[in-house]
Amino acid sequence: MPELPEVEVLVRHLAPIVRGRKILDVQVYRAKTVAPTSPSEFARILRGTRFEEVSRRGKYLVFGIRAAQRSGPSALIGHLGMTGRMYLLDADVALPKHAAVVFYLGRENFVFEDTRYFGRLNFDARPFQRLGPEPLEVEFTVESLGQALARSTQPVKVKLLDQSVVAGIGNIYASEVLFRARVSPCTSACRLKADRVAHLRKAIRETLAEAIECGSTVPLDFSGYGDREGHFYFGRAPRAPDFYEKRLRVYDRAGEPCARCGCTIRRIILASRSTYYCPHCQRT
DNA sequence: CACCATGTTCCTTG
DNA sequence: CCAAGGAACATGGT
Repeated sequence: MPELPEVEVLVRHLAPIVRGRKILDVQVYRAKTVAPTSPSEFARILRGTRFEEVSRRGKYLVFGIRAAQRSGPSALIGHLGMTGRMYLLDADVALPKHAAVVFYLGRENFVFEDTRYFGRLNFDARPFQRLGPEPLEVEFTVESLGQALARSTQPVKVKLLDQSVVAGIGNIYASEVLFRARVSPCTSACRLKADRVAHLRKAIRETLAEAIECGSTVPLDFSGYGDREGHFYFGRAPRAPDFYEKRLRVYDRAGEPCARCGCTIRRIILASRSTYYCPHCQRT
């Protein structure tokens, strides 16, 4: 569940149901998930604390925690990797096969499930140092984006995936943003002129805001025990409402007609990641 | 068996 | 020091 819109929707979902809850016990099933803290230390630090506010930075989740008294970390930091999920589960329901960390809250468990174990849940805030601006905040200006892009000859799509340029865009929304901006994913970052950078910034903000809006207006099943229709980030589901179908315009649509011009959507590889675009609408 | 998958970090090379 | 490219991490779907 990895890009900024999905994380934002998850944060909004979790905040009201987790805030104020006391962690009675902690079980770490994957030591690597909580590294560099050891599982025993991780549990010792969190046992007896309460969750406070939940927020987000880029694709990272930030859980404020209030210890009983002693000093210690004030926040638990989570990253979903490629397949991470977080949700409350009734205590009498069996844990999923790939539960990485489970917090016992009483009648419910707070579960971090992660099939591929690329995700993290620890106290390590160092990754924040390398993050660029939040795309939906005022700090994300045409100037900051232009300066970041001007230093590279790489394809602009590759730079959108660089979290130090702007935080939160992943492989799906990189293609979606460029389609909206009508910019070719292959365009060298430093060759984009000021007006195109401004257009790109606008497309980034609109694409992400729209995705958050979409995820916020749909009943979601974060536990993943329902079918794919409950997970808006999968983009397309057979019997989903129309806006599910229309949400992703080019991602995973190779061979399909472009919604704007009818030209066939292409798939290419950039920096060893699949990239989708309309060769007619995105010529430069 | 082959290839693909929402991400980040580390290592090498220039 | 930096930029760029690729492997590694790990599991499952097709």
